Amino acid sequence: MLPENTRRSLPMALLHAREAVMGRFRPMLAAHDVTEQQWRVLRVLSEAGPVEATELADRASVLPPSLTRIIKALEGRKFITRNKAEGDGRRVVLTIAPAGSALIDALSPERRVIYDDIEKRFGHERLEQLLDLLESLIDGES
Amino acid sequence: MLPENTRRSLPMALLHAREAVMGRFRPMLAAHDVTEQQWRVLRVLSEAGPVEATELADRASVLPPSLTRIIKALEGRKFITRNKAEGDGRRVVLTIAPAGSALIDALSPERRVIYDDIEKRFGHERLEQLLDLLESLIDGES
DNA sequence: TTGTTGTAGTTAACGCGTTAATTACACGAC
DNA sequence: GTCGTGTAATTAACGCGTTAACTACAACAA
Repeated sequence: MLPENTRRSLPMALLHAREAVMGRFRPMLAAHDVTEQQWRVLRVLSEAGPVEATELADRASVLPPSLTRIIKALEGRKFITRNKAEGDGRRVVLTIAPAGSALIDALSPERRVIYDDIEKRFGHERLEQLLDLLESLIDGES
Repeated sequence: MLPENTRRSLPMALLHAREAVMGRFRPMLAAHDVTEQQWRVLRVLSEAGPVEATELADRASVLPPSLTRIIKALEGRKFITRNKAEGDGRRVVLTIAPAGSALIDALSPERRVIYDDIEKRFGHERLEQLLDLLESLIDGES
């Protein structure tokens, strides 16, 4: 059965939901001149340590061409460092730099406030339920 | 509380879920050289009749600058027509053209198959539940 | 060593998202 | 009428998503 209106269309609903949530985080990121994708890359590097580009792209949910651009931008601002892997001249290893760690630390409190507010307004139980459904949808379709 | 891993991060989960779902529709749209956003615009025009640009952008969930580009592309392919509103030289009225309607009709069966498959795999009950949660999240945050 | 195949990363081209600035027009105050 | 304000749409600038093509290197076979 086709969705009879856009509110009940799954792609639309997912789009709007994401817009609504990101609308809360965007001002914070913009204030520090970091894009959403750059922020995801920094977080992965912060949490997972030095990582090769392919794994980084995968974990940050960024496509390889985008990652190339993001690396260039973050390296230019000294947020990360980029080195060739020993033993394999094709691979590239990315590492977070002090300035990058500092940015993560600076934004974490604000992130927590926003996330807590969303959880409070939406309800802890329902948030867990939503995350479960999304996880299941992702696993089922991918 | 901050999400401890990206799978339980709401923005990430919404992103992945949307990617997973759109991955099913994308080949269909690509085969007809229509982008996802162009398709949304066409659907709105098909369902709602002649509409002014602002309302169209709103209903198709497209920002005004994007709509300008989309209109240009769709008009170039004779999928829609673009006219100034009578009585107000600023407003623009968009109307679907025969070629546009034909595309909608041509793709609808395939859309239905894909949507049904998703619903079958994910479960009707859970899909409704997911849509309810998303709708609530959207209303709560926007 | 040379050639083939495969993989990691980059580049290119095009479209959309986002924000800000700008143009064109409407409307009311004066 | 003209000026100022507000609104609709467009344009501009930059970054990312997407696909395809390309480069550089590795691995292996002959």
